[in-house]
Amino acid sequence: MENEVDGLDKRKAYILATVVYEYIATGEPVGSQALTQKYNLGVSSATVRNEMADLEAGGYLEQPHTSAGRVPSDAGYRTYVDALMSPEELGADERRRIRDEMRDARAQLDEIVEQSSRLLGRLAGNLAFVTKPQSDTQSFRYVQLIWIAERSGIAIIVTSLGVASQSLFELRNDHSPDDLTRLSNALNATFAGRLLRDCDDRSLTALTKSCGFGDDMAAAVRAAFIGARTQEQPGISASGAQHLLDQPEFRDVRKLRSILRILEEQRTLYDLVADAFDSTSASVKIGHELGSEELSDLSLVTVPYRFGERAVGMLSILGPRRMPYARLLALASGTAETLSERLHDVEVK
Amino acid sequence: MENEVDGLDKRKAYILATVVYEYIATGEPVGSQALTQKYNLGVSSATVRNEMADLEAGGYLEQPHTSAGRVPSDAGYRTYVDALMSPEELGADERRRIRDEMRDARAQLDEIVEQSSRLLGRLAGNLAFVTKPQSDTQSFRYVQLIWIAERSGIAIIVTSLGVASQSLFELRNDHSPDDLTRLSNALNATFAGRLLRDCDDRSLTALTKSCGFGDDMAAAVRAAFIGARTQEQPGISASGAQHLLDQPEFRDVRKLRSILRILEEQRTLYDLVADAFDSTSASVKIGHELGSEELSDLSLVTVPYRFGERAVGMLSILGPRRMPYARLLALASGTAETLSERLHDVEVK
DNA sequence: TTTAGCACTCCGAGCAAGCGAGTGCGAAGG
DNA sequence: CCTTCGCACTCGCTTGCTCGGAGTGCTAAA
Repeated sequence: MENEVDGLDKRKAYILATVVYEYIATGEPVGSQALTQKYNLGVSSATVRNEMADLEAGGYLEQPHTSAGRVPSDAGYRTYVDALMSPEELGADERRRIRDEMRDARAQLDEIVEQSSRLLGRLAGNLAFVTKPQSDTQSFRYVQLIWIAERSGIAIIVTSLGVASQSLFELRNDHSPDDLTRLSNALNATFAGRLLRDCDDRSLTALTKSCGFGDDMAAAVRAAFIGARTQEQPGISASGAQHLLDQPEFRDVRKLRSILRILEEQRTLYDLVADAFDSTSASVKIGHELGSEELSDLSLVTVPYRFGERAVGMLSILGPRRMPYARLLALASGTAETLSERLHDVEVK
Repeated sequence: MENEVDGLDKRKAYILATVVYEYIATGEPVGSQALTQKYNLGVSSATVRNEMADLEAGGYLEQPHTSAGRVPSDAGYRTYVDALMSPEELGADERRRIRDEMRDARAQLDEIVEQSSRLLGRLAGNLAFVTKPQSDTQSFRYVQLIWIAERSGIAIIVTSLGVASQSLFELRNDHSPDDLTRLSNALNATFAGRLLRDCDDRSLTALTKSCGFGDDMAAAVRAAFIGARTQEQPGISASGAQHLLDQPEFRDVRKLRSILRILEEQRTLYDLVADAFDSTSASVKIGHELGSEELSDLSLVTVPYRFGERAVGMLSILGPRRMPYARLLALASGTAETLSERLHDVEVK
């Protein structure tokens, strides 16, 4: 029906939107009178009261206690985000400011990623974090096998984003520096440009052997590629935790402890954005949708960034459920865009 | 005089020590009665009162307000740490536990450093941070100049701790892969084993030119070494901020904000330990000695760790001034020792 | 020089009262 | 039939108050 949104008639939807909006703005439970006074609803507070009672029955609103105003529930926020709020765009000047600040970072992958998390944390006034590009979405550029002694060496692999990973290897038989150079050249000729994840063990082994090396060298080469692919963890840069202290919901210190702990366990932080990795567009998780009781009054906004066509990492904002979703989505997207552009500065061509 | 400590007679010194000890244990201002009841001082509370008044006049104790107990001042803690407290040693089982937990980290520099900061943060129940080895104290192991195109390449430098840094370079004239290999070999033969900071620009330039290269190549080589030497920042791994929330002194949220901000600005964190870098033994900074009003009710314990004979980095514990200094010094030293040992696992020989 | 006694100070916990914002419901009005 | 008005009621928060406890400094006696 034309005048229904998500099962709510137009007026209910509007009231819900206003309640969420007002609550996000003030942080205080919002009552019927306050609402009619501040917004021109065209109906009296009593009517609003009735509607609010309905919305509460429908699970969109909650009451902290009798005789308090209403507060949005997870479902209320969800509806707001999906259907009610009006999306925001960044102004041209804001875009420019983001771009300018990103220029401060040197052309090094880590620095660019860190700079964008700092920037986003500050602009969003919340905790922001950015995953480094997943290494298996990067493509292989060069490998160099360096001779150290007759039976040992170092393999260094450089990826398209200029990240090098090195691994030591030991061999059973003697080899000369020239042998290693020959193999390096062969590997480069065959695999350069491929995605790291497409440099499969089988082809690597086959090529190594066809250059006259044995199983030991093949294992070393495989290990080097695996090392480059699974580079420790994805790596996350986080920033802006101090802004959370300004939020009234963190006056309770226990909440903060959860956050700090999560911040230090990169694992958990990564799990939070992990399922967003599949989707190629922005995603919002609200309260219990985060899957943890500890985090149940937080929300997470996640936006992918790209290298070329491919989504390679995520920018996220973690803050109180009561966050300005439209604005933060716009900020995250804007930052993601700029980050994507800057990635080309570090590309190894 | 035999029975004077730091200008205090024996009894005053003992009372000061007891007050500090008790305050560290309880966190409550300590009064004369409580002290005589809990500790066997051999004198009455009235006497203790008089002595405390003297200690306050001497600047060792402070009173939060009239009719409250006494609390140590910076000077009081300082005297306690320097002259009064009895040093602690870790038990054999604790040492073993530390060693075991350090074994969980893979043999990668970053992981070992992170593991030790996590471990220390947890054991100390405070914020712990560890600087990565200063790269200019590491020695040079290998350089490899990789040919990409006639006029460009990548230089990869590997240090004794297995850290690789890469830098791209562009040349004015064509060169062959073989030329680059030849130069790599020459550099390795001459400089391998030297400290990075001893690979001076002049010698690098001279050697490069003696291999028949021009100014452009010499500049590229210098840049590569400078890049390895000044590797971004020293790099700091921090952990355990959540423990601070348990301390009563952080119920005030503003204190926390300072800490969180410092935590994110690696710069400030690094400045804190910077002057400890000169000293080769443990150092304690108390309250205002940290040089910042914001941090004036915190203390910092810093202990160096070594690679071979050389001090290459620092382990620090940041917490409330009211911290168990002797215990934390023991923990930090124990962890430093284990960290130093594990560094040999990542050494590139 | 140490101790006992005493008057005084001050913080903080605990309690009661009052206020204000908000609710739900029944009755009146368009 | 939906909306509005009026009203009684609820409940948390703030304010003000009291009171006890811990601690101090001072004076006088041992």
